[in-house]
Amino acid sequence: MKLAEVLKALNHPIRRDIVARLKDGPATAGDLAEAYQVSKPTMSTHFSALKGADLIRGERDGVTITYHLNATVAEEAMSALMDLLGHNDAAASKSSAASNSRKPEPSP
Amino acid sequence: MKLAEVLKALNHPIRRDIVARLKDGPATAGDLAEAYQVSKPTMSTHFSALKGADLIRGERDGVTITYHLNATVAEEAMSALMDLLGHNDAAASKSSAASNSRKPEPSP
DNA sequence: CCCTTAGTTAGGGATAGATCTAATTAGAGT
DNA sequence: ACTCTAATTAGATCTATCCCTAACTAAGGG
Repeated sequence: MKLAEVLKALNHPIRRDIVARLKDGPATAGDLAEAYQVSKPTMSTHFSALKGADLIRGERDGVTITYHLNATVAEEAMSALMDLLGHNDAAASKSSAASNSRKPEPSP
Repeated sequence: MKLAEVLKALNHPIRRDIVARLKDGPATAGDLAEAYQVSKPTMSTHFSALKGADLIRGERDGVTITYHLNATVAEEAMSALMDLLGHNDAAASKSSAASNSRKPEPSP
């Protein structure tokens, strides 16, 4: 899981809303597309961004594609964000927590 | 706390690293600026982005400014992200959790 | 007062992101 | 094969973000 990709993916209101919807269960690309006032190609790039972060996965069934949230990556993202934002009260960061040895990331 | 602002602020490696550093304790603007290969004005805009999200706060002491993480907003952001990304196993979302009644945010 | 140190503002150029229309692939029916 | 619907790719444009240099404000010394 790449935190940068996840944060980039979540950095758009439509994409956040897609994630929130998929949390309640899977949905087809078409159904999701109807919920927002943007063109279908635009929705396609939003799906790509979320797929790029591996936050969602799509399964083709005939002509329609059903997207569902990738719970594993969502969990990993939460852990990474906990690690980043502190949350240092009892029983906080889980297995992947001992990672932040304070070396600056390279700037893009 | 505005999730959009927080996510925008965290959507840059330098700003994430600043947050991670401040998690270990406060630091002056100058000390932080030395850690990255960017100009001081650039660092200033990064600080502004983090202040805009209220993730950090600066206190002027004479000529230097000491930044520290805003733990309250960090906590609120964690809650909001838990809410967004699921995390629906026992004892998950805290007080502010019952908020997501699935209405799409307006696109920008 | 002038100078030095710390940080911010202003303005500009480069890159990345969002969105559209038009054209294209993918799959199923008829 | 033709066609209809679902979704993606291509290309263009527009806006936002990043980063720089140069000029500015803020606060203390000599």
